[in-house]
Amino acid sequence: MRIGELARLTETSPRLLRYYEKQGLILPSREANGYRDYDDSQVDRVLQIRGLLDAGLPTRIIKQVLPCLDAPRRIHFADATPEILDTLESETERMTRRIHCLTRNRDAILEYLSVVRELA
Amino acid sequence: MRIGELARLTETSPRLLRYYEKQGLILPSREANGYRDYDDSQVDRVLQIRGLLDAGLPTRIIKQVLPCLDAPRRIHFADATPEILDTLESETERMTRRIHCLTRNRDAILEYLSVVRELA
DNA sequence: TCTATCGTTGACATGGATGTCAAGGTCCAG
DNA sequence: CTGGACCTTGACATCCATGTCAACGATAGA
Repeated sequence: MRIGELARLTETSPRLLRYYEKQGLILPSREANGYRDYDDSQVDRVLQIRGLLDAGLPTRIIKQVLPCLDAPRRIHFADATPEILDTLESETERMTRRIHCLTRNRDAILEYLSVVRELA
Repeated sequence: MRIGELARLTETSPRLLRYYEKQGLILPSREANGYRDYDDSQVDRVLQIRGLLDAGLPTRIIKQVLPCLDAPRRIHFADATPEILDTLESETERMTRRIHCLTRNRDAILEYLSVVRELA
Protein backbone atom coordinates (compact mmCIF):
# COMPACT_ATOMS: atom_id res chain seq x y z
CA MET A 1 0.00 0.00 0.00
CA ARG A 2 1.04 3.62 -0.44
CA ILE A 3 1.75 6.22 2.18
CA GLY A 4 -1.69 7.80 2.11
CA GLU A 5 -3.49 4.60 2.88
CA LEU A 6 -1.11 3.69 5.66
CA ALA A 7 -1.60 7.15 7.11
CA ARG A 8 -5.36 6.65 7.10
CA LEU A 9 -5.12 3.21 8.64
CA THR A 10 -2.85 4.36 11.43
CA GLU A 11 -4.36 7.81 11.89
CA THR A 12 -1.09 9.58 11.35
CA SER A 13 0.08 11.91 8.61
CA PRO A 14 2.26 11.03 5.63
CA ARG A 15 4.66 13.59 7.00
CA LEU A 16 5.15 11.53 10.15
CA LEU A 17 5.55 8.26 8.30
CA ARG A 18 8.39 9.83 6.35
CA TYR A 19 9.82 11.14 9.59
CA TYR A 20 9.73 7.71 11.23
CA GLU A 21 11.46 6.36 8.20
CA LYS A 22 14.22 8.93 8.44
CA GLN A 23 14.63 7.97 12.10
CA GLY A 24 15.13 4.39 10.97
CA LEU A 25 11.95 3.00 12.47
CA ILE A 26 10.39 1.70 9.25
CA LEU A 27 11.87 0.79 5.90
CA PRO A 28 9.28 0.60 3.12
CA SER A 29 10.24 -0.65 -0.30
CA ARG A 30 9.68 1.50 -3.34
CA GLU A 31 7.50 1.13 -6.39
CA ALA A 32 9.05 1.58 -9.81
CA ASN A 33 8.00 5.23 -9.79
CA GLY A 34 9.64 5.96 -6.44
CA TYR A 35 6.47 5.82 -4.35
CA ARG A 36 6.86 4.15 -0.98
CA ASP A 37 5.31 0.71 -0.84
CA TYR A 38 4.27 -0.56 2.60
CA ASP A 39 3.15 -4.10 3.28
CA ASP A 40 0.37 -4.96 5.70
CA SER A 41 2.65 -5.77 8.60
CA GLN A 42 3.76 -2.15 8.70
CA VAL A 43 0.35 -1.13 10.01
CA ASP A 44 0.98 -2.86 13.31
CA ARG A 45 4.51 -1.58 13.40
CA VAL A 46 3.39 2.00 12.99
CA LEU A 47 0.73 1.57 15.64
CA GLN A 48 3.35 0.23 17.98
CA ILE A 49 5.61 3.17 17.23
CA ARG A 50 2.75 5.56 17.94
CA GLY A 51 1.98 3.78 21.17
CA LEU A 52 5.56 3.91 22.34
CA LEU A 53 5.89 7.56 21.39
CA ASP A 54 2.71 8.33 23.23
CA ALA A 55 4.07 6.38 26.16
CA GLY A 56 6.98 8.79 26.22
CA LEU A 57 9.81 6.90 24.55
CA PRO A 58 11.89 8.91 22.10
CA THR A 59 12.46 7.58 18.59
CA ARG A 60 16.09 6.95 19.45
CA ILE A 61 15.05 4.38 22.08
CA ILE A 62 12.18 2.99 20.06
CA LYS A 63 14.68 2.16 17.38
CA GLN A 64 16.53 -0.07 19.83
CA VAL A 65 13.40 -1.53 21.29
CA LEU A 66 11.56 -2.44 18.11
CA PRO A 67 13.77 -5.31 16.94
CA CYS A 68 13.18 -7.08 20.24
CA LEU A 69 9.46 -6.93 19.80
CA ASP A 70 9.52 -8.42 16.34
CA ALA A 71 8.59 -12.02 15.84
CA PRO A 72 10.41 -14.28 15.65
CA ARG A 73 12.83 -12.79 18.13
CA ARG A 74 15.71 -15.20 17.63
CA ILE A 75 16.56 -13.46 14.39
CA HIS A 76 17.73 -10.47 16.35
CA PHE A 77 19.96 -12.09 18.91
CA ALA A 78 22.99 -11.03 16.96
CA ASP A 79 22.10 -7.39 17.57
CA ALA A 80 22.02 -7.82 21.32
CA THR A 81 25.22 -6.13 22.44
CA PRO A 82 25.66 -5.70 26.18
CA GLU A 83 25.13 -1.96 25.80
CA ILE A 84 21.79 -2.49 24.14
CA LEU A 85 20.77 -4.96 26.82
CA ASP A 86 21.68 -2.40 29.45
CA THR A 87 19.72 0.28 27.66
CA LEU A 88 16.73 -2.02 27.46
CA GLU A 89 16.90 -2.94 31.09
CA SER A 90 17.12 0.59 32.35
CA GLU A 91 14.39 1.56 29.94
CA THR A 92 12.07 -1.09 31.37
CA GLU A 93 12.76 0.35 34.80
CA ARG A 94 11.80 3.81 33.61
CA MET A 95 8.68 2.33 32.07
CA THR A 96 7.79 0.66 35.35
CA ARG A 97 8.17 3.94 37.19
CA ARG A 98 5.99 5.62 34.63
CA ILE A 99 3.36 2.95 34.96
CA HIS A 100 3.25 3.39 38.71
CA CYS A 101 3.11 7.15 38.50
CA LEU A 102 0.38 7.07 35.90
CA THR A 103 -1.62 4.49 37.81
CA ARG A 104 -1.36 6.30 41.10
CA ASN A 105 -2.38 9.63 39.67
CA ARG A 106 -5.07 8.24 37.43
CA ASP A 107 -6.65 6.46 40.37
CA ALA A 108 -6.50 9.63 42.42
CA ILE A 109 -8.25 11.54 39.66
CA LEU A 110 -10.85 8.81 39.29
CA GLU A 111 -11.54 8.89 42.97
CA TYR A 112 -11.84 12.65 42.87
CA LEU A 113 -14.28 12.37 39.99
CA SER A 114 -16.40 9.80 41.78
CA VAL A 115 -16.57 11.91 44.92
CA VAL A 116 -17.49 15.02 42.98
CA ARG A 117 -20.21 13.17 41.10
CA GLU A 118 -21.65 11.67 44.22
CA LEU A 119 -22.34 15.18 45.43
CA ALA A 120 -23.86 16.37 42.19
CA MET B 1 13.76 26.99 51.49
CA ARG B 2 15.24 28.70 48.45
CA ILE B 3 15.23 27.57 44.86
CA GLY B 4 18.67 25.97 44.93
CA GLU B 5 17.83 23.66 47.77
CA LEU B 6 14.54 22.63 46.25
CA ALA B 7 16.34 21.93 42.99
CA ARG B 8 18.78 19.68 44.81
CA LEU B 9 16.04 17.88 46.70
CA THR B 10 14.00 17.22 43.58
CA GLU B 11 16.92 16.70 41.21
CA THR B 12 15.78 19.40 38.85
CA SER B 13 17.30 22.72 37.91
CA PRO B 14 16.35 26.16 39.22
CA ARG B 15 15.55 26.98 35.62
CA LEU B 16 12.83 24.34 35.55
CA LEU B 17 11.34 25.36 38.87
CA ARG B 18 10.92 28.87 37.49
CA TYR B 19 9.42 27.40 34.36
CA TYR B 20 6.90 25.35 36.32
CA GLU B 21 6.00 28.46 38.20
CA LYS B 22 5.40 30.39 35.00
CA GLN B 23 3.16 27.54 33.85
CA GLY B 24 1.16 27.98 37.02
CA LEU B 25 2.11 24.68 38.61
CA ILE B 26 3.72 26.06 41.77
CA LEU B 27 3.37 29.35 43.56
CA PRO B 28 6.18 30.00 46.02
CA SER B 29 6.06 32.99 48.31
CA ARG B 30 8.85 35.53 48.33
CA GLU B 31 11.36 36.59 50.92
CA ALA B 32 11.76 40.30 51.63
CA ASN B 33 14.62 40.45 49.16
CA GLY B 34 12.63 38.91 46.33
CA TYR B 35 14.05 35.40 46.60
CA ARG B 36 11.53 32.60 46.11
CA ASP B 37 10.62 30.86 49.34
CA TYR B 38 9.36 27.29 49.07
CA ASP B 39 7.87 25.37 51.95
CA ASP B 40 8.49 21.67 52.50
CA SER B 41 5.28 20.52 50.88
CA GLN B 42 6.52 21.84 47.56
CA VAL B 43 9.06 19.05 47.39
CA ASP B 44 6.37 16.45 46.91
CA ARG B 45 4.51 18.69 44.55
CA VAL B 46 7.54 19.11 42.33
CA LEU B 47 8.21 15.38 42.39
CA GLN B 48 4.64 14.79 41.33
CA ILE B 49 4.98 17.29 38.52
CA ARG B 50 8.15 15.58 37.35
CA GLY B 51 6.48 12.21 37.46
CA LEU B 52 3.50 13.38 35.46
CA LEU B 53 5.72 15.11 32.93
CA ASP B 54 7.81 11.99 32.59
CA ALA B 55 4.61 10.05 32.14
CA GLY B 56 3.85 12.23 29.17
CA LEU B 57 1.31 14.73 30.46
CA PRO B 58 1.84 18.31 29.30
CA THR B 59 2.02 21.10 31.86
CA ARG B 60 -1.32 22.41 30.60
CA ILE B 61 -3.03 19.20 31.75
CA ILE B 62 -0.98 18.83 34.88
CA LYS B 63 -2.23 22.24 35.89
CA GLN B 64 -5.80 20.97 35.78
CA VAL B 65 -4.97 17.69 37.41
CA LEU B 66 -2.93 18.92 40.34
CA PRO B 67 -5.71 20.57 42.35
CA CYS B 68 -7.64 17.30 42.38
CA LEU B 69 -4.72 15.50 43.90
CA ASP B 70 -4.32 17.97 46.71
CA ALA B 71 -5.61 17.14 50.15
CA PRO B 72 -8.11 17.98 51.38
CA ARG B 73 -9.97 17.76 48.12
CA ARG B 74 -13.17 19.47 49.18
CA ILE B 75 -11.47 22.83 48.98
CA HIS B 76 -11.35 22.45 45.23
CA PHE B 77 -14.89 21.49 44.48
CA ALA B 78 -15.68 25.03 43.46
CA ASP B 79 -13.18 24.72 40.61
CA ALA B 80 -14.91 21.70 39.17
CA THR B 81 -16.64 23.09 36.12
CA PRO B 82 -18.19 20.52 33.79
CA GLU B 83 -15.50 21.19 31.21
CA ILE B 84 -12.77 20.43 33.70
CA LEU B 85 -14.52 17.24 34.72
CA ASP B 86 -14.72 16.23 31.08
CA THR B 87 -11.07 17.00 30.58
CA LEU B 88 -10.18 14.94 33.60
CA GLU B 89 -12.28 12.01 32.51
CA SER B 90 -10.85 11.87 29.03
CA GLU B 91 -7.40 12.34 30.47
CA THR B 92 -7.81 9.33 32.72
CA GLU B 93 -8.77 7.36 29.65
CA ARG B 94 -5.62 8.45 27.88
CA MET B 95 -3.65 7.52 30.97
CA THR B 96 -5.21 4.08 31.01
CA ARG B 97 -4.29 3.55 27.38
CA ARG B 98 -0.77 4.65 28.12
CA ILE B 99 -0.54 2.30 31.05
CA HIS B 100 -1.61 -0.62 28.90
CA CYS B 101 0.74 0.29 26.11
CA LEU B 102 3.64 0.75 28.49
CA THR B 103 2.88 -2.49 30.29
CA ARG B 104 2.53 -4.49 27.13
CA ASN B 105 5.75 -3.24 25.63
CA ARG B 106 7.69 -3.39 28.85
CA ASP B 107 6.67 -7.00 29.36
CA ALA B 108 7.65 -7.83 25.81
CA ILE B 109 11.08 -6.32 26.38
CA LEU B 110 11.45 -8.11 29.71
CA GLU B 111 10.59 -11.39 28.09
CA TYR B 112 13.08 -10.74 25.35
CA LEU B 113 15.74 -9.96 27.94
CA SER B 114 15.04 -13.10 29.89
CA VAL B 115 15.23 -15.26 26.79
CA VAL B 116 18.47 -13.67 25.70
CA ARG B 117 19.99 -14.14 29.14
CA GLU B 118 18.92 -17.74 29.34
CA LEU B 119 21.07 -18.40 26.30
CA ALA B 120 24.06 -16.51 27.60
C1' DT C 1 -5.78 16.52 -22.75
C1' DC C 2 -6.83 18.79 -18.67
C1' DT C 3 -7.41 18.62 -13.91
C1' DA C 4 -7.61 16.69 -9.39
C1' DT C 5 -5.35 13.79 -6.40
C1' DC C 6 -1.60 11.69 -4.78
C1' DG C 7 3.31 11.03 -4.47
C1' DT C 8 8.44 12.95 -4.02
C1' DT C 9 12.04 16.00 -1.56
C1' DG C 10 13.47 19.93 0.95
C1' DA C 11 12.98 24.06 3.60
C1' DC C 12 10.97 26.61 7.02
C1' DA C 13 7.87 27.11 11.21
C1' DT C 14 6.10 25.85 15.79
C1' DG C 15 5.35 24.28 20.50
C1' DG C 16 7.02 22.26 24.66
C1' DA C 17 10.61 21.11 27.95
C1' DT C 18 15.04 22.34 28.79
C1' DG C 19 19.99 24.60 28.75
C1' DT C 20 22.85 28.66 28.86
C1' DC C 21 24.24 33.16 29.28
C1' DA C 22 24.22 38.10 30.57
C1' DA C 23 23.57 41.87 33.84
C1' DG C 24 22.55 42.80 37.98
C1' DG C 25 21.08 42.33 43.28
C1' DT C 26 21.93 39.84 48.00
C1' DC C 27 24.54 37.87 51.45
C1' DC C 28 28.02 35.71 54.03
C1' DA C 29 32.88 34.64 55.22
C1' DG C 30 37.41 36.05 55.38
C1' DC D 1 35.04 45.67 52.14
C1' DT D 2 35.78 42.33 48.84
C1' DG D 3 35.06 37.67 46.58
C1' DG D 4 32.28 33.96 45.84
C1' DA D 5 28.01 31.69 45.98
C1' DC D 6 23.43 32.37 45.38
C1' DC D 7 19.36 34.84 43.78
C1' DT D 8 16.58 37.81 40.11
C1' DT D 9 14.77 38.49 35.14
C1' DG D 10 15.13 38.15 30.30
C1' DA D 11 16.92 36.69 25.96
C1' DC D 12 18.60 33.37 23.05
C1' DA D 13 19.63 28.37 21.81
C1' DT D 14 18.45 23.38 21.38
C1' DC D 15 16.06 18.97 20.72
C1' DC D 16 12.17 16.55 19.32
C1' DA D 17 7.72 15.59 17.27
C1' DT D 18 4.97 17.79 14.25
C1' DG D 19 2.80 21.10 10.66
C1' DT D 20 2.98 23.53 6.39
C1' DC D 21 4.42 24.96 2.07
C1' DA D 22 6.78 25.00 -2.41
C1' DA D 23 8.09 22.87 -6.66
C1' DC D 24 7.82 19.10 -9.04
C1' DG D 25 6.56 14.10 -10.96
C1' DA D 26 2.89 10.32 -11.50
C1' DT D 27 -1.75 8.72 -12.26
C1' DA D 28 -6.37 8.30 -13.11
C1' DG D 29 -10.86 9.98 -14.54
C1' DA D 30 -13.98 13.52 -17.25
